[in-house]
Amino acid sequence: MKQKPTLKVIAKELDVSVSTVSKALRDSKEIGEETKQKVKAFAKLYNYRPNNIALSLKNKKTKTLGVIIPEIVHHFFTTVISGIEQFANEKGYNVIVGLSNESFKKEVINLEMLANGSIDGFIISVAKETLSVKDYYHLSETIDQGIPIVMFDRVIDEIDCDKVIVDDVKTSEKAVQKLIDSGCKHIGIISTKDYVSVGRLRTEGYSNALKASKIAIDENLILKIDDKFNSNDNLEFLEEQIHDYFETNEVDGLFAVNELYAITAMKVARQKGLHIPKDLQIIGFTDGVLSKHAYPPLTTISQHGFEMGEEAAKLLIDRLENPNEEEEPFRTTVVKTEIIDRETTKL
Amino acid sequence: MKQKPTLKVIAKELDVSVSTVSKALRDSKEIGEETKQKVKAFAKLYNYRPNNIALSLKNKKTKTLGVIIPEIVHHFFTTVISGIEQFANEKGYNVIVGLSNESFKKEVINLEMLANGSIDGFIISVAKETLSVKDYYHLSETIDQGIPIVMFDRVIDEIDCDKVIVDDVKTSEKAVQKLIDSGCKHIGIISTKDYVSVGRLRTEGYSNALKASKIAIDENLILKIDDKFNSNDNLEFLEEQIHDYFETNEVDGLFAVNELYAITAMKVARQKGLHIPKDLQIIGFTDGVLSKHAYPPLTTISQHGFEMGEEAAKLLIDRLENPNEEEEPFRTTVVKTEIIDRETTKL
DNA sequence: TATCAACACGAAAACGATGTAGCTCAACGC
DNA sequence: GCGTTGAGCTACATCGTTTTCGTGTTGATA
Repeated sequence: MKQKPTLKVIAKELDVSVSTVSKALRDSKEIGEETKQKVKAFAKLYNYRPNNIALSLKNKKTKTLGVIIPEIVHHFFTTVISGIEQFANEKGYNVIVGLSNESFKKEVINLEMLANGSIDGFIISVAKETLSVKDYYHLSETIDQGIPIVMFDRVIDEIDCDKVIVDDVKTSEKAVQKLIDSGCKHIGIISTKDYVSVGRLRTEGYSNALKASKIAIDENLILKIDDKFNSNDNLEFLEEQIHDYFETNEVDGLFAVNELYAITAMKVARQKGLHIPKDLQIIGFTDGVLSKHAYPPLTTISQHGFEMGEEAAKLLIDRLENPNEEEEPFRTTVVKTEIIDRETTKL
Repeated sequence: MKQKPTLKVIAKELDVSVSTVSKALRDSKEIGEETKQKVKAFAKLYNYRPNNIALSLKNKKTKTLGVIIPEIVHHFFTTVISGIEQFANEKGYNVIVGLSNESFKKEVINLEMLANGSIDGFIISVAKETLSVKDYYHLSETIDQGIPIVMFDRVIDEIDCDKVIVDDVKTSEKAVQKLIDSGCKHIGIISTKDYVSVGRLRTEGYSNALKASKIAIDENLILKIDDKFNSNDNLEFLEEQIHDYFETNEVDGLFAVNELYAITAMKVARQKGLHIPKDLQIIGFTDGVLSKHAYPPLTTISQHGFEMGEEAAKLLIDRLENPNEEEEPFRTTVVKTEIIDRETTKL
C-alpha cells in the first residue's frame, strides 16, 4: 500500500522546500524551469494530488453542495439530483445527499450536520412535516450564517432565498382545461393537504380552470390526502381514500397532483369497472417512470426535474462564486412545464 | 449575518487561550469548573460548532462515504442509497453521491475527484462500460492507496474487496423453477450481455433450472440485450428487440433480469394479444415501483436494496473503524432474495 | 567597486481544531 | 526553607496547502 504523497514528502525527497514544490506544481514563475520539471516529473510519478481537505480549510470553500430532499426513492427527486449532479460536476463541485424522510427533525439534523463547514451551500426541498409545523428556524439560521440555500419544488414563501419552481397554478389550469376540452363534465382532483405548497397551488389552478369555464366547484370532488410520511408507507391508506372517493362521487375527469395518486386512482377505477379513457380521463403531475410504463400510459405534466436540478445548482453556484456583498437580490426561477399526451386522455 | 465563531474568537472574547476553550468544551479535567461553565455558556450563546473540515484535516478522517453508482434515476439504486444513508447517518457519516452514467470515464473521474481526501471509503456499483472494457486500474489503485472499497450488485471478481451481492444464480433458478412448476413449457429469458455480471449469473441460473428439469436449452429463447447506456435512453431499441423476439419465438413463460425488461415484455405481449398470465407468465428481477404498480402487478424477485445498502455501509464502516492492520480478510455478504407473488404468474 | 535588478528559492503564517508538554502559583510536608 | 505536588492554564506542534515576504546569489550597470 503506497500512501498518498504530500508536498512535504516530495520536498524532502527532492531536497527542496515545501513552498518550492507547491509553486512548481502551480507553474509559478518564481521557480526555475529545471526545478519545475523535476518536481512535476516526480509528482506525476507518485501520482500526487493535492489534499482536498487541506484546500478546503485554507480556502474556506469545500466545493461541495449539500442536497436535502424528503426521500430519494422517488423519480422526481432523482431526476432533480441528476440535474444538480451534472451541473455541479461540470463546475467542479461534489454533491452530498441528505434524506429528511419527510421528518422535521431529520431535516434539522441533516442541516446541522452539514452546516459546520462541510458544504458551501444547500439545495433543499422541504419536508412535509416542516411545512406542516411551520418551523423554519433552522433554515433562516443557516442563511443567517452566510450559507446560501436554494429551495426547489416545495418552497417556503416566508424565507428569502433563491427558488426553483414550476408554475403550479398555471400548469394545473392548463391540465384541467384540457380535461374540460376533452368533454369532461365532472372533474375531480386528488391533491394533498394545503400545507404542502405544491398541493395548494395545484388545487388553486384546478379551481381557476373550472371558474374560467363557469363550472361550479363541488367541494366533494376535491380530495386532499393527508400523507405526512413516505409515499410508499401508506399505500393502502391512499387506496382506501380514493376508493371511498369513487364511491361517493361520479367523475369523468380526474386531475392528480402526483403520479402515484394518478396511478392508484387508475387502479381503483379499473377495479370499479371503469374504462380509461372512455369513462374516465386522468392527468397526472410529474412525469416519472410510473406514468410512462403504466397501463394505459398516463397523460401527465412533465415538470422537467432534470432542468430544475440544473437550475437550482446554477443559482447556488452563481451565488457562491459571486459573493458581491450578497446584495444580489434573490431570484425565483420558474421552469416551464409540458403536458405529455399519452393514453389516459382522449384529446 | 453572524459568522460562525471559531475557538479563536471565543478565546479572545473570554480572554483565555484557544486550548482552554477547546478543553473546556470537551470537558477536560484540566480546566476549572468556573472557566468551563463560562466557556460553555458563551459557546452555546453563539451556537459554536467545531469546524468539520479542520477536524477532518487533523484526524485524517472525513466521516464521509463516497457512493458511486451508474444512475440514480433507478429504483433499485435509490433504495440502496437509502439503506446506505440510514446506516451511515446513524454512525455519524455523510454520503457523497457520484454518478457514472454507465460511463467508464465518468466513473474514473468521480473516483479521482473524491479520492483526494474528501472521503474515507467508497461504495460502488460498477458501470457497464467498465465491466465491458475490463479496465479496473482506477479501482485497484484506489484500494492500493488505502481507501477501502465495497462493491455491490455489479461486482468484479478480480478485485479483492468487500462485496454485497445477492445469490443471482440460485435466485434465478428458483424463479425459473416456479415458472416450470406453473406449467410453462417454453421458457425464455431476457438478459443482458454477459459482461454484466448479474446478467451472466442470472442466465446461468436460468439454464441450471431448465437442466434440472431435463428441459433442453434453446439458445433462441435466450435474448441478451446490449444496452451499454442508461436504461431510458434506448427504450425503443429495447422494445424492438423484444418485439422481434416474440415474432420468432413462442414462449409461455418469461424470466426477465430486471423490471424494465419485464414491463416492456408485458407491453409487447399485450400488443400481440397475449393474455398475462393465461398465455404468458412473467417473473422479473428487482422489486421496484414499476413492478408494484404495473398492470397486472408483476411477480418479481425482491433483492432487498435497502438491506444491501445497509450491509454495504456496515462493511465499509467496519473496515474504516477497525484498521486492524487491514489484515482482515475481505468479506462477501450475500443478501437473501424473495419472490414477491403478484399477478403475472399463476401459482 | 558599489549598487541594483532579476532570479530562484526558503521561512513562516494562516486556515481551525486537538493534544502534549510546559509553565506558574499556591499549598503542603518535613 | 526547600522540594514536591497538583490545579489551572498556556504555548506550540500538527494536519496539508497556499501565499506573502524575505534572502542570497547572480550579472549588469553606473
